[in-house]
Amino acid sequence: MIRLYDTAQQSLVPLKLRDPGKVSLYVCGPTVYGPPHIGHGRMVLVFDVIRRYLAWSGLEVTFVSNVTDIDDAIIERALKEGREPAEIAVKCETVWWQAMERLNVARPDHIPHATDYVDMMVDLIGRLVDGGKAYTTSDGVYLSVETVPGYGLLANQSLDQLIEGGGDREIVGTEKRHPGDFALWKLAKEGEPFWPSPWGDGRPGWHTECVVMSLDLLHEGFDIHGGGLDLTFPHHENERAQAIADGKTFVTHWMHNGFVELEGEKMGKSLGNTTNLLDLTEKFDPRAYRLLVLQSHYRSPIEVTDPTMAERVVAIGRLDTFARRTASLVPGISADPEIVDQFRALMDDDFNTPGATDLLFRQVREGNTQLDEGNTEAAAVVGANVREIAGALGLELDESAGAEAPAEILALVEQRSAAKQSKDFDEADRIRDQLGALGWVIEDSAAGATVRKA
RNA sequence: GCGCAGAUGCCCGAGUGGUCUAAGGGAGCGGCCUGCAAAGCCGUGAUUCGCGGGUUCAAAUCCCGCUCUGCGCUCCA
Repeated sequence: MIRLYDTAQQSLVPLKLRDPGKVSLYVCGPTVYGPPHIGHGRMVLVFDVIRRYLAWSGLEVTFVSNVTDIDDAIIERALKEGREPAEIAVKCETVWWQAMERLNVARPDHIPHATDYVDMMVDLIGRLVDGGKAYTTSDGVYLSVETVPGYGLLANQSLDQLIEGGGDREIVGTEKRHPGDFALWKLAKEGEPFWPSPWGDGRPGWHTECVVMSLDLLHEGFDIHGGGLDLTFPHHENERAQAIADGKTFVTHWMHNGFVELEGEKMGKSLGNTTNLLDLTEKFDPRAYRLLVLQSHYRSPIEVTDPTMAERVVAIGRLDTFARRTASLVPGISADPEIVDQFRALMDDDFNTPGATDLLFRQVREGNTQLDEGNTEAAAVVGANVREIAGALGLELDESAGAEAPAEILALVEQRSAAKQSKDFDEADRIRDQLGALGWVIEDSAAGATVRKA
């Protein structure tokens, strides 16, 4: 039985599925107005791991994650740069998927785009207006939060408390009936992109798309709705409010991942280039970021700094080395069911990935010991364990033993072996240094010398 | 101000009532292996878990207060 922390219930609860054996998961994707940052990276890695694990554990997963391709931020940038909003959205989305590929984040089963759902959003808003849950002003249509029972559930605060706080906040839209009311439809200003609606040409507000898209693709009462911690309020609260106002059963569980911190501070978009996900994956092995994310619990804050990343690069190397050592010991051998069960127990407990990586590394040590002692069969089983766990977590291990080294490198390895043979160690060391300068590391073993890239 | 998290060794981070004389990774140091390395293995490292009280036979783990940090309080993953 899988347990997870449900933000709405503020406690660990058993995962309750609408349809036995199937799990429907919706995660709020990016608004495509700029390059993805490491915070996005953590979010997608967290839910990629959850999705992979649910599938690994035998559930039929339907994973939906949207792209918000119309939004104030996109329009703002378009106006500033004199470009079309759609052009920016398309370009940014391309970059987004590049980053996802580098991180080995699997594509969602469905990737709905907000602009493809405007008609359905207009329908929803129409129903809300007709039902007296929403009203029009001179600049758009607003949802009346006072008509929604339990508004503030995710924020864990009453409407009054929500309004009292945030002292320096500017309350926009003076025509609003309640300061907490939020825009469902925004009438277009000069030069802004628009779609037709009964209330005038305009565009949908931020939260409406996710309600419409998740319910369209996953239907009422789907299982899990996820996203970054900061989306809890207002975004998710407002999605929920619309679904409730529309008389829909929305979602069973809410999950939110914790934030990325840079040396104890909130990640800011101007804090330097490693906050850009593409830069980070350029500078470090992208798998190191996945490992870093895995090694802390998804709800905890994580420190993403050069040193913490560099540490994971080394740790990934350790996994690769082990994968190489066990690559072809006993083909087709199965993992130890007991270890697999241990992994399952850890992950079933609110996706305890730190515990799982703990198990993974202890297995690596065990396997290395078996190898050193020449217990091939035992080592092969451990190798299978490691592959099983790493695979379930989306960690790809590099098993290539350097066979793809160019001929000139292999020739140098031969020369060195010959030099060693004739006890010409000065020459052997000279060649080793030469290889090192070329970016190759030589490793001796009973079976002979091999090279790998540094 | 209100709400939610968090504070663990040199660093990153698990652990949420007894198996904790506190995992795993990284760094350091010592050793084995090696011609020397690399890789791997072994050993070493918090008598202690932000501070102060309390509950309990038993607390890093529960309760109260305090300090500090992060997040949210209307469009930020």
